[in-house]
Amino acid sequence: MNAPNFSPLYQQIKTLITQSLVANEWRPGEAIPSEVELATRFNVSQGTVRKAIDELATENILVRRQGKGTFVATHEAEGIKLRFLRLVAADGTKELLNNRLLSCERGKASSRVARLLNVKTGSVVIEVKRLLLFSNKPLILDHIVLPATPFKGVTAERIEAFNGSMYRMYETQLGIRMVRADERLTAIGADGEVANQLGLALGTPLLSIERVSYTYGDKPMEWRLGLCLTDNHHYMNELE
Amino acid sequence: MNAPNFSPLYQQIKTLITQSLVANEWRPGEAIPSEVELATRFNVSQGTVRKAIDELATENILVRRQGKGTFVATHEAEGIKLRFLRLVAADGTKELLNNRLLSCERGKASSRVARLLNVKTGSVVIEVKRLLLFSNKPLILDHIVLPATPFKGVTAERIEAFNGSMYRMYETQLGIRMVRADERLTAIGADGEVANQLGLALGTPLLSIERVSYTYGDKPMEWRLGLCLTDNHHYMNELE
DNA sequence: GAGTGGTCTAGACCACCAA
DNA sequence: TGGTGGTCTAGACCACTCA
Repeated sequence: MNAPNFSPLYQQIKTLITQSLVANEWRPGEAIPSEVELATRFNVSQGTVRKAIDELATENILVRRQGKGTFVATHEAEGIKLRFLRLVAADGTKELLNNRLLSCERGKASSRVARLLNVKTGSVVIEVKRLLLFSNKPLILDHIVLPATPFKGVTAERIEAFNGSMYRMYETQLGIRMVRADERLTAIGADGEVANQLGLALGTPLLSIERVSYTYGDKPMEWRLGLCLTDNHHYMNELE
Repeated sequence: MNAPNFSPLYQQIKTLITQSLVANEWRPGEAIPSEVELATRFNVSQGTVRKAIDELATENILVRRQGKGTFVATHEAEGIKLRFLRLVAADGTKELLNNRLLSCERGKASSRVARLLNVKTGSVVIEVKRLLLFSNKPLILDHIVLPATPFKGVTAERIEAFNGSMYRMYETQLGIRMVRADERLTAIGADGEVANQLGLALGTPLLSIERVSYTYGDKPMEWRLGLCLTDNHHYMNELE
């Protein structure tokens, strides 16, 4: 073994696998080598590789499929598509929302966004504004900010082509996969502009969801602010 | 082995351990038998017991401490006290809130609460109303509903004695431990009564948090509605 | 039937903790 | 020093998938 030392073997294996993911050695949706193959490659026993993969699987970074192999998780697959969406209808169902793009243009990072995305204040960003509709009625007003460099290819056309599924686009077009996100929720009253865009009275209570999404290695990549009407929907959370 | 069959051994072990927890064979905070002891008791290898305990530990039902043993998780311990509290100050810190009890009386279950608590509509419940204060200013208005039978001993005096830490009281006084909770969040405007109790203007946006808490075996035991001011606090959530 | 992940075992050694 | 959980191994067998 000539790998990073002084931590459990399976942790080192986990790090090595993560590095291969970062390097795009295996792309989202593809199978990674089998457990025995990785075991011989890293010169450890299968059980040790297994434990490393176990952890990556519970973190939703890899997906095991018995009899087939272990795959790089993706936002593409059915059933995982809405993994980060916690907003559900009153009856508990998650429905696909319609996407109406309002704008997609370059801008400069505000100090708050810059801090959260770990870039310099004022650096170039791509800003996307859109409306998500539920049965033709506005439900969410989204403001998305991306650092310009890694997201150079993001255009209105691309977003339309993916029907507003931003994470799927990041993955397939840019090879950037979001693995984790932090959300901060507050209740606010709709101001003039927001009330206008959502078609509401001034001061209507809205659920404000600020989200920072991270790719491998806890690198923040996307900032997002969603303002949601919660008359017929609610944010669902399970605590353990 | 004369235990439940047709599922992986470690799952059966997990079930057996859970049953012992339900039966209060080991109480919150106590150590359970060592892995080797359980292995001989159940006539399986230590690794199999280990895997069962692993899962119970990731579910926060048991807590491992190297060199000491495995313990029944508790809301008593420092650092775990606020496990279900997702409301943090703007700077990200969790602070203990002051508790002002408004009322504690018997009532009848509304149809919604009855459905969520899995009891009959109109059956006897205990209703607690309280105000949580942050630096002497009202922050949360709580309405808590408990089925009367298992929670017979809940009185205003008891609640005061535990300084408003309901889960600690359930555990130590009644042996009821909450292991999981579902929360539904919406944004609402303060109505007359709420505005009055929180000292706010009518229509002030509030974060509404409806929570159902479960004990072992997914049995719902507590319903709770919290109305929170989010001027200087927010609800923090981590998505994986 | 060959290859994959899933379970189970038995035993070794390490790291930590308490008396 | 003895007991606990934590890591690692090697090998067996099972369950599932696909050609």
